[in-house]
Parts: sequence; structure tokens; C-alpha cells
Amino acid sequence: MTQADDPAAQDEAGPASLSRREAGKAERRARIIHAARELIRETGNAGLSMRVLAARAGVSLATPYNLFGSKRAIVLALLQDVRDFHDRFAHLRATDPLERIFTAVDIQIEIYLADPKLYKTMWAAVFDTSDDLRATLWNPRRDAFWRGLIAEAAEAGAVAAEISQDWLQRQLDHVFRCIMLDWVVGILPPDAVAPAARHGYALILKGACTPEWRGPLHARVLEGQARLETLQAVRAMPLRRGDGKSG
Amino acid sequence: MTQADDPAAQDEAGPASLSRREAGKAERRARIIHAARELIRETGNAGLSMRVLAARAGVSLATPYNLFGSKRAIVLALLQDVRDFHDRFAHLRATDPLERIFTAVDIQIEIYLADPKLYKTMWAAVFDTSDDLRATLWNPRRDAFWRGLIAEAAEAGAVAAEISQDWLQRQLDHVFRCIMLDWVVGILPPDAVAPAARHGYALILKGACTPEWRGPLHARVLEGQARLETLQAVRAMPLRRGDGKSG
DNA sequence: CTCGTTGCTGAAACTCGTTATAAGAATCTC
DNA sequence: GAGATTCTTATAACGAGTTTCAGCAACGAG
Repeated sequence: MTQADDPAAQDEAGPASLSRREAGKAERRARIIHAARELIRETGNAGLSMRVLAARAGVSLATPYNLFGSKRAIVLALLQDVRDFHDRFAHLRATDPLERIFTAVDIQIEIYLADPKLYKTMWAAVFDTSDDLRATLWNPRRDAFWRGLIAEAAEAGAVAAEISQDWLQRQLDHVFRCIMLDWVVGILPPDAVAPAARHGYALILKGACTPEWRGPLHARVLEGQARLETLQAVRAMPLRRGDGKSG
Repeated sequence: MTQADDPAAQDEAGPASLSRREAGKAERRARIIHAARELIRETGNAGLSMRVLAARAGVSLATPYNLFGSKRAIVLALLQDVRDFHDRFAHLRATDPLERIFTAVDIQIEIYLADPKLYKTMWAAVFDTSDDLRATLWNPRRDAFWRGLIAEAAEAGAVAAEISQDWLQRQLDHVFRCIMLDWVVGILPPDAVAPAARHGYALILKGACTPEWRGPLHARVLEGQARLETLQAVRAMPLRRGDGKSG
């Protein structure tokens, strides 16, 4: 749907300065990434074996290891170009600084849920504790983005001055990550992801806000609860199995 | 499938009621669990291979798979007997219903941090998304315990009536789990785990509490921040400076 | 005691991620 | 263009988790 095969999307600077050797490597890298995305989309998490990936990318088995280091690094490399998110967020104008935070969360979740096979695999790689690749994910840009949103909210007087913005962001991130994890393993159904995230964010932000913002945030908490309960009620309804897919 | 549902398999209190066959299985199970704990304590996460484990437990390689199903199931089985926690918590008397919640968190963290090798491995297994074993961890007892604490707090008028206790508990759990994850992968140093958890819990509970409890919870948020900043300051201090407690 | 069942053993095999190694091709340097 | 460097390729191998299967010992019931 997005730029699935866009090899030029990853080099941001000097295209002419690349030696031929480096250009070859970059092209092989792109082929591997492309093949990985395809394979994950086709067969899901389990379908991505390094041997199949190498064959699909038209390289030897050793090459992905030379260029990326490990399978997990390849999967995490897919996460890099989520700049789609920043584009979509840049187009957004909201006066309410807290509204901006909630919208950012929504956009992010929408992107992930639109391609479950791919992003479930990627988030599973995020929660992999085996090797030491967290620096890849702890993107400074991503961090800076959220910290900026919180700083804006603080400047607007929504977040209390004595609250540590760094730790506020971390706690929000905890909620987000665990909700993603629950989605990946199937505890949380897709349509509950956004409400659950909004509920958690509202709860934490309500704990960190100035008195005059308590009302709106409390309303958001209740709204999140209401949506979640509606979903659970629908799901608990047993016999209403009217999802006959014809064709 | 075969057995797979033997609720009190590890309980050695009732030997008479078990048939000899079941007793043998239970004893093998216990040996495997024991060997697993030993091996993890000795060599850490990576040192636990199924072949070594089987040899140490004095069983064949196939037996752990017969009795548990997978390596991950064995590691998660270690998590079952944290009844140590319930014992320690039962001895505790606190009038403040929120104080009880924070103390429960502290006790739990204390148990985990006291045996890092073992519990880092176990928590890593919790975050493993490969197979479908979440039911093992989503212990109904554990859930009921926390839900009970929150219900007590609600009865005492600390948690607002219109707040969903189920989702409040889930959001608290999100913070707890992600903090554990950050500890496992090394993002969060051991001495920051408890303050970070208290900070997150205070923030969320403050977002869910009744007006009269805002003050104490706000104080807890600030206290958590202060402890975290102290730790960061200590850590940022280069070591050539006299580290001793200069009076 | 006898027979059928249960389930462990031992060994082999399979898949997967990862590494090692030798050979050879492409690229850079002069 | 010749030599040196760098990287890919092909293939084998290792160790890991997991499965399979024949053989056999222990167990439960009659």
C-alpha cells in the first residue's frame, strides 16, 4: 500500500558519493528488506526463514548476516521507515495540546492495525529479549517527537509544572508498548487497541495534569471505558454469529 | 492430548491420593523444575538447554516435552510458586488501601530483584511471543489478588466509583510489565525499578482517584520522581570523584 | 500372576538461526 | 591493465528446540 518497493527511500544524502561497492551493498540491502516485507506479509511471522529470505532476495544465506547482522535486525530495519507517521501527523492541526497527543496515538495505532501481519512480526521483534538490539528501536527521533508533544502540553499549561516530562513520557510509553504486546499475542482484539490506549493515556495524563484539565481528561477516561465495555458486550454475545462471508 | 491439566501437580502435600503412575510423573516434573531452577541460577538464561536440562534432571530429552510441552512452559512453570509473595503480603497490615497497593508492588519487585538471574529469565519467557502460552501466566489467582486490592481501595473511597476497576488494573499491570521488561533488557537499572513502578502506579491511581486522595498520590508521584532523579544524578557522576558518603 | 496400557528411554532426524571457510568475482588503487 | 582489497557465494557445520518412533519397563486391573 505504501512504498513497498522504493529503494530510494532509505538514502537521505549524497547519492553521487556512493562508491560502486556501496551502491551494490545498498541495493542488496534493499532487496533483502523488500523480500522480508513480502514474506512477512504473505506468511506471517513464522514464514520468515533466513534460507527462504535469502533465496527470495536472490542472495546467499550469508549475505543478510553480512549486511544486517541478524534476523531480528532485519525485522527491526523494517520499522525504520514509519516516517509515514510523521507525514500524516504533520498535516494535522489541533489547538488542544492533549488532543494532539491522543491523535498521534490514534494515527500510530491505525498504521499498525492496517497491516497486522507485518507489524505483529515487527512488534514481536521489539519484545525479543535475546540479543542487544534495543538501541535500534530506541529511536532518538521517536523519543524526541513524543517529548515534544508533552512539552507543548506543559507549555500550554495542561501538564503540571512539577511533573517530570521525561518520566511522564516513559509511563505513557509503557502503556503503549504493553497494549501493542497484548495485541500481538492476541489478548487484546484489534478494535480494543485504540480505546485501551486512549484510556491508559487519559488516566496517566489526568494524573499529571493541572486542575483545569481534569474535566476533559476524566471525560476521555470514561469514554475509553465505555467503548471498551461496548466491545466486550458485543463479543460476549454468543449466538449472534451473523458474519457470513460469501464468496 | 494426554494429561496437561493437573492443577496441583507440584504440591507434594498429598502423596497418598496419587496413583503410583501419577506420583512418578509428579516426581519427574519436580526434578525437571528443580534442575531448571538450578541451571538458570548457575548459568543464566543462555545456559538452559533442553539436553543439559534433561541430563541434569535424570530424564530423557523427550520427557520434558511430554510433561510440559515446551521449554517456555517449563520456565513459566517456575513462576507458579511465587506464593512466597502471598505469604509475605498476608503478614502485612496497612490501613491505607493505597498503601497496600504500593506495598504489594514493592514486595513483588523485591522478590524479583533478589534473584536476577532466575527472574530475568522467567520474565523474558513472559514476553516471548512465539507460542501460545499466555494462559499460563494470566493466572486467575494473581489477577484476583490485584483486583481485590483495587476493590478495597474503591470501597474505601479512594478510587472513583465511575472508574472501571478491571481496566484500572490492566493499565497498572501494563506499567508493571513494561518496567519488568526494561529491567530484563537492561534499560532500567535495578535500583530504579521500584521507584519507576511507584511513580507509574501513583500517576495512574491519581488519575483514577477521588478528589480527597489526590494530595497523597501527588506526593507519591513527586517522591518517585525525586528518587529517580537522584539515581540518575548518582549514575551520571563520574567515578573518579569521591563516591563515599561525605558528611 | 497375566495381560494390556501408559509413558519413559534412546536415538535419530528435522528446522531454524548463525558461523566458518574456501573459492571466486567485483571493485578500488596505482 | 595488474595487483590488492573487499565482498558474495556455496557449502558445511554447530547448537538449539522440537518431533518421531521403536523398544521396553513399570503400572493397573482382572
